[in-house]
Amino acid sequence: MGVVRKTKHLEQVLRVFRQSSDPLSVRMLLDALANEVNKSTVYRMLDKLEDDGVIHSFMTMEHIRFYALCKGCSSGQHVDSHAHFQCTSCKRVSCFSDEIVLPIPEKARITSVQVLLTGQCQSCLS
Amino acid sequence: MGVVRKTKHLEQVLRVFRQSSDPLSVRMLLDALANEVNKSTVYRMLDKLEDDGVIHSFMTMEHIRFYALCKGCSSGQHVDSHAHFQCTSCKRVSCFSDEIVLPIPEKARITSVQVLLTGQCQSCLS
DNA sequence: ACTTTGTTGCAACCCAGTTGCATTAATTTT
DNA sequence: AAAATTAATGCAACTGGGTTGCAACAAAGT
Repeated sequence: MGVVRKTKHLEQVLRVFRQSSDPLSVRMLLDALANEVNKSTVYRMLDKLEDDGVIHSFMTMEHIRFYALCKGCSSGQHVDSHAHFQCTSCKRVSCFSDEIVLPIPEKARITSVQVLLTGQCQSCLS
Repeated sequence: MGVVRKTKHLEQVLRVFRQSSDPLSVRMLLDALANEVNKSTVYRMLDKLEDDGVIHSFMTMEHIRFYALCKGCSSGQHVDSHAHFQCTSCKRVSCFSDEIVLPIPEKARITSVQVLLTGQCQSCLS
């Protein structure tokens, strides 16, 4: 159904995303909102925002879904296919800016592409 | 530490993998083993097999980890980076055979690459 | 056969995410 | 502007994938 009402909470959540350079988990969002918003509410908002192509999400290997603002996606088809990265040491999650171009197999109608790289980030290496 | 003993259960699990053309979840493994093996045991075996580079794993968008036999991986570094696919209709998970070559950013030491495509498979399309 | 030590089952637990329902609040209608 | 409509919210209980501590068991070495 998507987002249909401009609520105070929605504005707050979007502001948190805009102020963050990295993708966020629900835990991180709740913390940023100082637990003033119920977690069910947050999950439901995120679902709708993803339906609307405002944000996209992906799973890390640690079983946690992360969300980030989309650039150029629309409802139904997520075309914004950059890679995501998680550092195995500091656990931080980030987006790589470069667009990923993959040879998509003809065998299926692909509607989303997710690339997750894991390893050690620059600051954990040094 | 990795796998060090050849147990009956280990043989069974490996046989299930060899007989399956698709990646498997723990649920599917337990079903295939007719629940004769405890789920903790299965999780622990899978952890060790992954440590040893015998299998690799990845998360689907539905929050479930899938496991599949590796080809050419070794402990420590998973180089076997083909794409995985999940059909949004029938939920089936499969591997694409083509190797994925990605432009890996210099900014980090990447040790694993995961590509998850979602969409509709051929049989669900027709 | 005996000892050592990795493996297993069990039960309880953790935590991300979901759900039903009554309440609240954003929009629309009058 | 007040009333009516209906989406959004909070709460508490729940689901299910995955983990853990520990006692019992079994594979491998001597």
